[in-house]
Amino acid sequence: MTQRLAGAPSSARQSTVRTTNLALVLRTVCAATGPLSRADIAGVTGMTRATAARLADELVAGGLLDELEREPVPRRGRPATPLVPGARFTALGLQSDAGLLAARVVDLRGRVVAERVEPGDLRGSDPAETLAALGALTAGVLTELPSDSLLVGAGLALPGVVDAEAGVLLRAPNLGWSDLRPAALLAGHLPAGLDVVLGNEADLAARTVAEEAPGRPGPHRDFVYLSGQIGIGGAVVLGGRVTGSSGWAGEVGHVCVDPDGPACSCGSTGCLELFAGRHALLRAAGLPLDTPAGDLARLAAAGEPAAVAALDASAWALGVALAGVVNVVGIPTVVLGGHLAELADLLRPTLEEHLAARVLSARWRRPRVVSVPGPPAAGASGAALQVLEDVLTHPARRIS
Amino acid sequence: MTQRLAGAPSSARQSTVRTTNLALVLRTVCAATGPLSRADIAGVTGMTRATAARLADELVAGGLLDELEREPVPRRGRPATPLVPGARFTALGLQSDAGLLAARVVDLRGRVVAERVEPGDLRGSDPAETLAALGALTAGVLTELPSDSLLVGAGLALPGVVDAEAGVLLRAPNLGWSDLRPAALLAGHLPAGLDVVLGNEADLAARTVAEEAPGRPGPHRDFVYLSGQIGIGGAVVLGGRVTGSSGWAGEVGHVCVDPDGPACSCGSTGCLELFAGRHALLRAAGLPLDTPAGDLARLAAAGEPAAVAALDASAWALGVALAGVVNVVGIPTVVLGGHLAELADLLRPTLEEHLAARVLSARWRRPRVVSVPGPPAAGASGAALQVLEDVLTHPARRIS
DNA sequence: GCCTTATGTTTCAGGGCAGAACAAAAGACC
DNA sequence: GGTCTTTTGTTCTGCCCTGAAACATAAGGC
Repeated sequence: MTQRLAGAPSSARQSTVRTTNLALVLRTVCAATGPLSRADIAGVTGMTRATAARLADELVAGGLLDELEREPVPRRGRPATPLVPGARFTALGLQSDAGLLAARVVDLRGRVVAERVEPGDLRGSDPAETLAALGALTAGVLTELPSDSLLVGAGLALPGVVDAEAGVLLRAPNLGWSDLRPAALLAGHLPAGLDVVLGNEADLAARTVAEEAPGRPGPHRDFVYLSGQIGIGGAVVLGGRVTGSSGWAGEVGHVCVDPDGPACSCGSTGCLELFAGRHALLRAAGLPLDTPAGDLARLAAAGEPAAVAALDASAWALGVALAGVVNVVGIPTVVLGGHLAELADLLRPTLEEHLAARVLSARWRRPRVVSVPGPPAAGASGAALQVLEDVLTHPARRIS
Repeated sequence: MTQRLAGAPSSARQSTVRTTNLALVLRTVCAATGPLSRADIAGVTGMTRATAARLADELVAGGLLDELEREPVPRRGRPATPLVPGARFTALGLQSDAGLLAARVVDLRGRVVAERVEPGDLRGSDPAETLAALGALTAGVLTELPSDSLLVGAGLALPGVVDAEAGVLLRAPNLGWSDLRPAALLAGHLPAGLDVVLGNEADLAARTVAEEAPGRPGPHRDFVYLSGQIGIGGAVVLGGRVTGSSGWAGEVGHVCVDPDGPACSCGSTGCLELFAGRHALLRAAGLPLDTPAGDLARLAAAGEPAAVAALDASAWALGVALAGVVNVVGIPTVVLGGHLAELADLLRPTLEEHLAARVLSARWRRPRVVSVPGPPAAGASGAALQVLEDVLTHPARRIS
């Protein structure tokens, strides 16, 4: 007797076709930079106009797509009805970082509906207290939502190792938190029934680069992302998707750059973070630890020797660590985020030089270092995008 | 006017359902460790017996499944007809390594139908000459095939950076080859119309660990694979699939272990290969470069100081490099292949200790080092598996 | 005012699966 | 040995969803 396995892929039936095509229509509209007509959808997906129109009608009825007013176009033929992603569907993105708390609501069109970001030094803070403050922030944000908004879920970006499936934050070195369940601590402060999924801050920030709005690809599809906060997190994005064992991956900050180097709080030696983390950089430059990255950039650009030396040391360390990553995953594009984005122009020449020397395939695909402006608290946006992903993948579930 | 994009996902139709379910039935039979009846397939996939039987009939008619003789079972009810993957469908796996040439034909059941492996020192050899020899080897293997065999394609495993899409070997340091099109050099020696796809040797060897037969998952689904040849290649396997930019990835051998270390031929310094590559190991142990790995293992096990020191140094270097990889991809299982597999028992204690110290999430998911026996020239088997993958994914194309 | 053009809608046929009934092939039990 | 039970495999009918084509709609061009 053979048992049906839990995770086994199940067979396709007629309804699967409808489900798949509903998702395809929705994703097509979301991926477009402007409104699409029913006929456009048919053209892009290869469906007949009849099919595309019927599916679009269902999505409109369910609020997953919105019909805009017809705009007069100087063209023959019946004017098209523009379709855009439904504005009612929204998700809450939260971030609790060493330097800030953020709550942001994003809709299916990728617009920020409401947000609050509160800077503050949260290193060594009490998790219950901090998450209560985040809950209060959230409560404020939620009052700003239009009454017809449909909040589909919430995501929380955390700077550390996360077991996303179990909902446990295992270790966030720079917050000083470990082994706790943030959803439980937030629960009392959020609307009942609102699920909170966890994610690594760098993973989620990388998502905002790969996806500039829900379902809409960003400028880069394959890249190594580096999130410079107090620590350094990272993510590998392949084909627009963050890869790696979700929540456990991306600890680029603890890649060893110099095995004979100084001891790191993680237990290893010579970690990248000790050379290119924000505090390490500022300490090497002889600046106060709360100096903004922009100030360091200006000093280095002006030729201040300690600042220049600090940036050189960090570019060297980034070169060693990133060359290893690029050699292993084979993706020559590096995207810098966080404080490293602000230093990107100064780091790039030295960093690209180190990468060219250490990456085996550099002669054929030269490693490039780019920076993406990104919103403050990108992790919060990424968390919202992650939650909305479920709507894009399973629109049929949202239709009565 | 919106254009239909080339790579855009197309819409599902009725025939998609059939195509999908055909693939599901075939994959279900391939994934099973023993024969399945039509009723078993229905049970596993969730289809009705009627549907499962009809699809299975089509696959049997197309030769993708074989019906075995009914075996008497001591059980009530009508006896089942056992179904197994079709033996007619085969693929050719080739490997040209610094130490051997191999040609192997594998069928859909995962059995080796015919093979020839020829050791030899091919460092610095002439590509045309060597590939001609591989062609001759292949011709011999192909004569051993049953006359009803259907060879669906060929794959070639190469120890270096490969552009699989373009069919170009960019650089194979240990062969001394670069910038050539192996398929063109092989073409005259293979049956006309047989396509040859390229792949990185470590990627393909890793596939044999992830997939013990076409479509049948191996013992590990998520792991970092290390292929110890003269150089060291690697692959990251996630959910049973080799990830990374195909052919460009997996150069673990050139991850920097000591930036102040010796210069590597790749242009970098302190690469892992300089500590744990086969030649580096033997040189450090004071042994001839053609000493088998097993001899080194015996010497070290017997306590010979130079051998012990060489293994310690390589375990240290592997620890530094692999800790970086594990920190980035978040997969705590390391599988050793090639000469490293033979040394695995000696390397494991030290290596696991280094990993535990340097991997951030080690406290929650302790890194494990395992070895898998694997066939000689695993790359050839992996290449064949890769080619057969297409049959599993698109069985409908093989049915008239 | 009529033709052209493009969008959106209606109608009908066909492919493929689910469900149920049926046929087949064996063991269990008296 | 005959009948019941059990399991496998097959046949038949209805339903769902898409494709194709005809039709309706709403504009501009001449």
